[in-house]
Amino acid sequence: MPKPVADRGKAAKAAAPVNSDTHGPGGGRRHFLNRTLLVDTAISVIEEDGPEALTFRRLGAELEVAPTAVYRHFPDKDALLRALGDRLLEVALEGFVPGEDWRSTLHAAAVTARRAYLSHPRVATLAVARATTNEATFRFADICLGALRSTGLDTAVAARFYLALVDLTLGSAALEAAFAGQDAAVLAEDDAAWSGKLLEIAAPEYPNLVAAAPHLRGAYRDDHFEALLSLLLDAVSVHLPGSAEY
Amino acid sequence: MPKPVADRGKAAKAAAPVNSDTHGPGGGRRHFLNRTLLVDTAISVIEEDGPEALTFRRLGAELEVAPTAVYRHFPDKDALLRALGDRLLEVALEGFVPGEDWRSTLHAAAVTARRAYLSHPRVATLAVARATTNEATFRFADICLGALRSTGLDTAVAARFYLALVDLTLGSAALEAAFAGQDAAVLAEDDAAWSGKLLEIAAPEYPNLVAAAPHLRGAYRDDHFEALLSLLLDAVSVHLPGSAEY
DNA sequence: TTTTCTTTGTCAACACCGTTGACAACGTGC
DNA sequence: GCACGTTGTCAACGGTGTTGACAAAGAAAA
Repeated sequence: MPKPVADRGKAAKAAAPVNSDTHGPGGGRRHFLNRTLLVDTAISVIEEDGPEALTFRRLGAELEVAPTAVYRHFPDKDALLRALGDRLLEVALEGFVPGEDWRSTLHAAAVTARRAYLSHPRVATLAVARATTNEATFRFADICLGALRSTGLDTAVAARFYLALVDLTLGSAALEAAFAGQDAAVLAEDDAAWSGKLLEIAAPEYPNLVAAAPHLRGAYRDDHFEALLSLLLDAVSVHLPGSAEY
Repeated sequence: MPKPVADRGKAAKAAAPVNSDTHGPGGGRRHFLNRTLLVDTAISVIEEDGPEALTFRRLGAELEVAPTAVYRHFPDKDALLRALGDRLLEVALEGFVPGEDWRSTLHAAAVTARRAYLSHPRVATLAVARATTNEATFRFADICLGALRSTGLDTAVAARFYLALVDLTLGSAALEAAFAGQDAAVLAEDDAAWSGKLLEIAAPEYPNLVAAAPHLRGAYRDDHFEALLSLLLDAVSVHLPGSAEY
């Protein structure tokens, strides 16, 4: 389970000013905070109480630290948010090893990235909205491009397929995360609205929707992501130097 | 050009209290605001100055109205945001007519939806993060599902393909919108970072990335969306009742 | 050791945000 | 004429990101 760290000072007493006595005399008050600790704490806050709960004051309370201490490690909140997205990919790629052939490598990379985002849907929703220029993204790109080029594929074509793969993977993950990241109450209400009988009454002018409604709600999203991914990988096969062009 | 309306009171004097004299004696002060006017103004604000510029105070100033007047039409800001996303699809589908066969209909629907989101990238970035249960979504779904079912395809299979189509279209649009919605300054900086020579120095451990970098930046995203879409539509063809299964 | 400097956390304050509740003006129906 | 609901106004509240001056802990230099 990905449950990040962030254990120190879990139950902070609201925003009570830090009593200098409570922090051990020889204790490591100095150099206590760092980027990863802040990021992991932020992630756990979002996952617990939603994106709107992530504030500097909350973050400070969680770590028993003055809210503004965060500014020593991130210039502003946007930078913190971007770091969250980066971290998601980072932990996902931590134990990643390429497969034996290009196809299994690409498949594993896509599935890994997808899982990374879906494991923290509410963080992902925030993160996808910002472009990333970070180490993890570079590594991910290099792995995928390497697999594609190892087939003898022209670099330009490989680049095109890589972009398609990213679109497919991150795009569908973003959509699904947005959906999964909602409050349970909203989710249940939504489910009721789409569940057939109700829809039939509410929107009789959409017969096809009404007919297909039951199939839309119970669908296993993972399955049809796999299907789309296979489609793309098949398309790569066809373009391989060895095979007929079309 | 999609430039929405919102012309009344363009140059608002900061947040100066509304002088009751400035509003024509017989003028239509009452019943002046309405949902669509607010939504269109909100969209133009976001497109001009970014999502963070959309505040009730700004919205009020733009329309020469007290900020809290908005609350007479939307219960809270989240509702306003959701309305923005709905409106995007709504205007896109306004003039939409299905094509002659199922394939051209699906193609047109996907391209139309994509264009709708990309025409207002910064709004789309906000909107995709909220689930939509609105009229426009229903209509879009019904059109696509109708086209799929008209081929004789089983309803369950049609539903699967529809979900795949949505994933592909909205997902890639969301990603691209997130990218396009950034400040020009950030965009230029990003471009520099990925432009090959710089990358080569910064990240020598990623040879495949360095080799492919030039092809990644200049890529026409529309083109490879079309390619992905064709892939999906081809897959639909294969599953048609008339053709051999595999 | 003493002195100086940089780093890192603290604190009070700022402007702005979404939101609320009481109030006023208008148009409608009795 | 008069009550009434609708719609816009205004002042105020608590919470937010952010700033700048300050203090303490170590590192570096004397």
